[in-house]
Amino acid sequence: MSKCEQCIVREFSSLKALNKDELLRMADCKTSYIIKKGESIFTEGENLNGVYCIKDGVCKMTKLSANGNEQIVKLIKKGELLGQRSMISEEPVNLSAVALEDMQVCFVPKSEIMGFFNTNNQFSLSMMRAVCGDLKQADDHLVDMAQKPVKQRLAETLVQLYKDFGTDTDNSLKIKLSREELAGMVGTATESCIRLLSDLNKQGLISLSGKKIAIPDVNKLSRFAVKG
Amino acid sequence: MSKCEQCIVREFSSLKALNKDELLRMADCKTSYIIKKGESIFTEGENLNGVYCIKDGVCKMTKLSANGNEQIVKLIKKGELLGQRSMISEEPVNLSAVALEDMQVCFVPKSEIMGFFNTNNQFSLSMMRAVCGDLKQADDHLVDMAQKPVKQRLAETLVQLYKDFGTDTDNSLKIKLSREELAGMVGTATESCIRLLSDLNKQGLISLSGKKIAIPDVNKLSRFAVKG
DNA sequence: TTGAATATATGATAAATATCATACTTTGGG
DNA sequence: CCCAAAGTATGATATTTATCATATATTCAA
Repeated sequence: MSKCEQCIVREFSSLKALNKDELLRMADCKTSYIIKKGESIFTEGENLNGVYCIKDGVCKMTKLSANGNEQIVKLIKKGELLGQRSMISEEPVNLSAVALEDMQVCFVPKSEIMGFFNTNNQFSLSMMRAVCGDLKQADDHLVDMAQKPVKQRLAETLVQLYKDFGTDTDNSLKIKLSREELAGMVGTATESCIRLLSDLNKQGLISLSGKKIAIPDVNKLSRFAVKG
Repeated sequence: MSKCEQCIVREFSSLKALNKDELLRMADCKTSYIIKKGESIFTEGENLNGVYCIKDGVCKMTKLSANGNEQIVKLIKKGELLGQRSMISEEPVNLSAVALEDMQVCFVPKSEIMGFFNTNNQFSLSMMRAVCGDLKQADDHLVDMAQKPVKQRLAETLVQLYKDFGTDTDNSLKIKLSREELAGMVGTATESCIRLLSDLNKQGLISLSGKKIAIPDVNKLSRFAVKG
């Protein structure tokens, strides 16, 4: 059983507010899992009773729409927590989580986390701030979805992927998504997504080679995302 | 200076978790305002330093998109709090609030609320739950925006207005929105909104008389909103 | 009360996006 | 290594949605 003290999740999540004692208690009751690429961590409607700490890898948070399309609401990467919303609300999760790469995660039961809420105000405030940050992001994202044409949403998504995940040595986006998944993030048909990628390529805003996507000038792409 | 103990906001918001002593302290430092229909409570980018309690009336929470369109993200009505997200995040508000009717609101400074966080765990948990509820709503809303065609989004919006605000004696939606505002909620052009209302009318899913909108069978309209 | 301003409605048309068809490319398992 | 399956690409077309034009209705202030 590894300790939680050095875990990367402490660097980036509310868990940074926990003290040594609390970390030891958490280490004691956590369960570690390996999730293979493509496997599901949990599914929309499921009851969770705890949170997942993402030690390594990336997953997509998705929701199936009535027409059978999978909308990717956001990506969660190492260092982040998963399932807080559901745990705090005491409701089933409203999104599914599926690994985009092999992942290492730890599950921490609700009882433990809720205990920290009562004894560590800094922790509960930090968690509250995290949820508030998610809410701001969601509202802003919603306005983009409602108001921006697909091509600008695609550009915006690419900029975000660049900022969140960076690039490989060959200058292409590090995060590997299929065209279908990218379309799922943008909220469009796969063919439309492919076509518009091709457009952006012709405009010189991105550069495609195979399924790799490189962004020669993020600021330029970002300006396009805002003003078209 | 009126007391907070009997205020309707206590019935519907996290403030229900405050005890008599805390309420007295709050009554002491709050400021009451009357906001006329059409007036702004705060504007995107502004710093708030507190929350507003909505004693009466309804306001729209909007965000201006890059193309100059006003997206209405949600409506807030009496009994609810306004500005929690911004206060907790210690960031400027990301949405503007504009009164749709004459309103009565109270402003409670941040220092007071944050103080309650430290002394009343039930209160902070309740506030956290409220934000989590908003987050779930926002994510679900986002998926609708990305995946549903305009006509279904319009139907969904009408169902929501029916459920949240009910009907007048003549069976029409109690909340009064212009076609332009309705279009702003749905995320479409005003003319498209008008046309699709007319369509829904012809299909018998709603009934229009002047600018009044009645819903003869909510379940039917709701089914249409889901499956088209 | 009246008329200008604003809101609502609808037609014509253009633009954006989805869908269907098909070809090409890459990938991974045998 | 090969080939079937999956993913990517692109054309043709249909559908959805926005835009522009104009007509009608409503509102509100002088």
